[in-house]
Order: sequence, then C-alpha cells, then structure tokens
Amino acid sequence: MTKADKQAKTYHHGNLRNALLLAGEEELIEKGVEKFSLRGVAKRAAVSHAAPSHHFGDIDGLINALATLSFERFGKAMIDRAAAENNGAEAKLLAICLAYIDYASNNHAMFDLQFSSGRTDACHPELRHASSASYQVLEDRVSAVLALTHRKLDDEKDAAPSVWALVHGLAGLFGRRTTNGGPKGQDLNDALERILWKNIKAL
Amino acid sequence: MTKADKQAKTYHHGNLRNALLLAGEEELIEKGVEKFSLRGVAKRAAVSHAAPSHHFGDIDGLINALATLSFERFGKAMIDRAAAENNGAEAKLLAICLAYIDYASNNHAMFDLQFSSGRTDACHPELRHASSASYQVLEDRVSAVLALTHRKLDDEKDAAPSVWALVHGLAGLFGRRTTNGGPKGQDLNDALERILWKNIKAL
DNA sequence: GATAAATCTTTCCACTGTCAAATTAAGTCT
DNA sequence: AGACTTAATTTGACAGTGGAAAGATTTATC
Repeated sequence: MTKADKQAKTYHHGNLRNALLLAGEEELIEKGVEKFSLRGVAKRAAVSHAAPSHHFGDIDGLINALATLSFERFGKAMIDRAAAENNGAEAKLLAICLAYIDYASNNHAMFDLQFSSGRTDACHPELRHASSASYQVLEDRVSAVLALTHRKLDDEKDAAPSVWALVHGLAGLFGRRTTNGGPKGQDLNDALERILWKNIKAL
Repeated sequence: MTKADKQAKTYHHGNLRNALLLAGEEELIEKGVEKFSLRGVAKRAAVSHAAPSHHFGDIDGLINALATLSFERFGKAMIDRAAAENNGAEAKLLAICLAYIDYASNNHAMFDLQFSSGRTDACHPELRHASSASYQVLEDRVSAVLALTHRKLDDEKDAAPSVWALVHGLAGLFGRRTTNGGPKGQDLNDALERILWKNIKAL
C-alpha cells in the first residue's frame, strides 16, 4: 500500500495538497471562479471543510496556488509548441502565440484565474515567479526574431510588449464564448493566424 | 422639497435605482469585485439589504447594470476624444485607442467588471447592447482609416479585431498596477503611443 | 376615498470563510 | 520499544453573505 493509495482511508491523507489542487481545478471548471468555494473543494477531496487551511492558509492561498499551477502549465505549453516547430525564429514565435491562445481557449477557467482581476495576489512570490517565467518564454522568442536584423532602439524595446498585448488581447477577446462582433469558428483560427503572422513579419 | 432631496427621509426613496448604482460603484472601487457585497451597497445607500432586489432582481442584476453603465461611459469617452481630435482619420483612431487605455487606467474597478471579472452575464440584453455599441465606436474609426486606401479583403476583415485586440491587450496588461516586465511610468505612455501609431500606420 | 400596485423593511434560512480547540497519526529521541 | 513532540485533520462555533417570504408603508388609479 503506497502513500498515494491510502488517500481516502487514513486520517492523514498523505497527498492532500495535490488532491486539493486537482479538486480545486474541478471546482473551478464546473462552478466557475464566482461560485468557487473552499468547502466545495474540500468536499470534492472528501475531507473536512477546514482541512485546506493547513496547506494553503486561506482560500486566497488555494486560489494563488491554482493560478501558479496554471502559469506553469501555460509556460510549458508554449515551450513545447515552440520546440516542435523548426522553420525558423518567426515560425517559432508564431507557434508560441498560437499556443498562448489555445491554452486560453482550452483552459478557460484556469486562464481566467491567472489574468482576470481580483482573486489572484500579484505579490504572491511563487505566482510572481511562474508568471514572469511564462512571460519570459514569449519575450525570448521575440528577441530571437529581432536578432535576425538590425532595427531602431525604440522598436526593439516595444516589440515584446506589443506582441504580448496583441496575443493577450486576441486570447481574451476571441479565446472564449463568442463575444459581440468579430469572426467565428474556423474563420477565427485563420484570422488569428493571419493577424499574428502579419504582426510578426512587421516586427 | 424636490424628489431628490427626500432621499434619506421618506419610506419610499424616490431615486433608489440610481442611488444603488452610485453606491455600487463606490463599493466596487473601495472593496473590489471580490469583496463586493449587496448588503454593503445597501448600507451605503442607507437602505435595507433587501431593497436592491426590487430594482435589480439579484446581485447579478446589479452587477450587470453596473457593467452596462460603465460600457456606456466607456463608449462616450472614446467618442468624445475622437471628436476633439481633428487631424485626420488615423489621428482620430489613435485618440480612440488612447481613450480606451485611459479609461481602463482611470476606472480600473469598472473596467475590470466589464471585461475580466467573470461576474457579468454575456446574455444580459442591455449589457450586450452597450457592449457592442462601444465596440462599434472603435470599428467605425478603423473603417474610416481603411477607407483612405484600397487593400486586400483579408486585411480589411482583420483590421478591426486586430486593433481591438492590441488595444485591449495593452489596456489589460499595462493599464493597471505594474505587472511583471514591460515599461513603466512616462516611458509607458510614450511606448503605448508608439506601438499604437505604428500599428495604425501599418493597417 | 377605496382599492390596487409599487416600494421598502423585517425576519428567516442555507451557505460561506475563518478561527480555536480537540483528535489522530507520524516522527524522533533515548 | 516507549514517551514526547510535531504535523495533519476534524469538529464546532462565529459573523457575514445572498435570497425568499411576508409584512409595512407609500404612491397610483379609478
């Protein structure tokens, strides 16, 4: 009987922290950020309502841990996608951007948690670290593109934030349930790729 | 004694709907979306905690009404700024974009409520209307720029979403308390203007 | 003026997050 | 192996929340 197998049986869970993160993600997906409740998460993990406090402090601790987890997956998704693309720096950057938007589409609840206001704490150290690490992934790829040719200093400075903003805006506006205006369906994917490619070429 | 003066005295408030919207905005600014409470709003308006229900149904009704209000102000801010700018279509579009970002910076709580809180209901009719109206303001100005010259059909289709995404991304990422990476302070304003202008010129 | 309708209050309920104290398991030292 | 300490979890209580129901008060309508 391994530690992980004991889970629901013994008084000491043995792996409660991870179990709570998993349960928390479920809760987030099913109920949404708004209806997210600590007690609900605890119930999912088949544990008393006060158990999470020992691992995460308060509900914000759990929220921040979930956001951190998502940032890590998010960064990894971009890295993996770039690694699989071998047609040069620009294509790699495009891959990163598409991975960014895909992650937003396929992990709506967690992605919202990361960026949508309020519930995450910008000062939380691990969250900060995971957050800036994922930004760094994109920035590095932009730098790789910039390295191909010389350009004005201002343009160099602006490049990464500009791409970041564009991608983030695209993800936020089109990577979820249809908002007003704008393209839809397969047209949407084509449009996203065109827009991104055009902007990358214009760097 | 006018209707407005009676406010705190008579049993019937006379203008409670507006008073609750005002109180709701205060609550939102001071406490944030997360700690926003119906009872808190009611207390601010010096009224019982159940009074709002008659005007807004439940708390989501109030939230959606606040978001609607903010969308209306938001659209107006862009219209006014464009009207004050008379150096051609491109300058007008830049003005719109800057108004967009300024609104996000100066009305952080309400702006967040509109776009990234998860608390608004995309199906709410008045909210939908106010939302698409404000998008239309930007789209119209993009069309005006496009009208200056001929270009490929795809580019025409992509132009408005592209600008929208860029501006929205910039507003979301830089229009609030400093996030990781990216420029700051006055440099930030300069950078924003450069990025926007470059993208408008490249339309 | 009487009756209906709208507006607001009071009271109650189920639920939430957090805290303090009690309970149980796991380590640690001798 | 046994006693002691520390970590993990439960239990029970608390103040606060949103919403529903029913009562109180004002305004509108005829």
